[in-house]
Amino acid sequence: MPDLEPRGGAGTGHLFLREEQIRLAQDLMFFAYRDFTGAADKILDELGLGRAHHRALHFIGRNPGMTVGDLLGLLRITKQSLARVLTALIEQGTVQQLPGRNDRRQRLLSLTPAGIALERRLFDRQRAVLMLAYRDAGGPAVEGFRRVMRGVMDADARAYLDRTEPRT
Amino acid sequence: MPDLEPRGGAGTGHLFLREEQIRLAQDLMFFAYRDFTGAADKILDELGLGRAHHRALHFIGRNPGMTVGDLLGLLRITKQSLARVLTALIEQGTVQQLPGRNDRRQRLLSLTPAGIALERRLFDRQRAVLMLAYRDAGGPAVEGFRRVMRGVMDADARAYLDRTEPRT
DNA sequence: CGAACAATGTCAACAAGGCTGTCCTATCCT
DNA sequence: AGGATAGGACAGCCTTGTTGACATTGTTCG
Repeated sequence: MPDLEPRGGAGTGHLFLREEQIRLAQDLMFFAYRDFTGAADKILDELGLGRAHHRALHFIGRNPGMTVGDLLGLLRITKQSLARVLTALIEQGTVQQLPGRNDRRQRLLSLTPAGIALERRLFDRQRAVLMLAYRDAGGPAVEGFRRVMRGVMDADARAYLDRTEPRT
Repeated sequence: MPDLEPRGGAGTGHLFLREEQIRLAQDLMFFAYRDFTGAADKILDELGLGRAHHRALHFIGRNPGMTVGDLLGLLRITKQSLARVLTALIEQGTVQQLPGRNDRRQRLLSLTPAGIALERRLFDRQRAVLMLAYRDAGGPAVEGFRRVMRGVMDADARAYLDRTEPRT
């Protein structure tokens, strides 16, 4: 165990507490992300899909009509990585592309009815996990959760949320 | 269920607000995890390591003397996946194995001084990100964050935290 | 109009990090 | 002695990320 120095003083005794807090946060991020994303795995496996497909379905469902470029920017992966995933989803009939009206080079992405249904099944699994956590933690905790997570994200991601979320 | 709608307008359905909250949480998980783990990438890249190595360093650093089996159980990956990572770290001189005292079949894992130094560099990057988020969100928010994240994790992970964390 | 640029797609090849399954050794325990 | 356990090792596979080069179509601007 490393040094523990609870010297009181202006503002702390908190050097140790802070470090421990951060290390705890590392653990929390790892486990919570693992189990949250894992909640949908069973359904994905049955369909031969992976988490990459789920992420695409999620963002397309949330931003119908978005361009491929927008999606690339959100996921921060390369065109080729996305192409594989997108091709699979389109062939499977869960995602569709429509030419842009203003700019016909664009292929605007949206979920088909089948895609909406699938995304909802996946969503429901994650919702079940989160509802329990929210219920146990309580409303104020949820707001705190939201604030901290927002703060961890980079500025672009925060801007995206501000653009997308209906008033938070 | 507790009141999850901080600003429910008259006539807005709870159903919608709840759903929106969950979808927001999906976004938060994705972006926050991406940027939190990404904070250490630059250092890892320079050393030819990946996030898998970072995770191993983190858990070994936090639980010196742990067995290989313990680590496998925490990471929930297979022996072979871990072996690749562990071999690299041992060859690199950041992790060492010592035979168990009671059970000499075990190889107890710990960080070498070089490993401690490396882990600290990685930790500092993530700390920088998190400190800003904590500062902006405030103390009560941090507590809420902790509670929600704990609730999302599965029971085993919570039990691990209870065993490991000093007191929260 | 034509050139430059932009949005997207595609091909080939590669790497990281998961996975499976099998087999081996050393050690422990009954 | 014999079975169970901790760990290592080999072989091979899959997903999902990467790079780089190039093609197609559509837009924009001089």
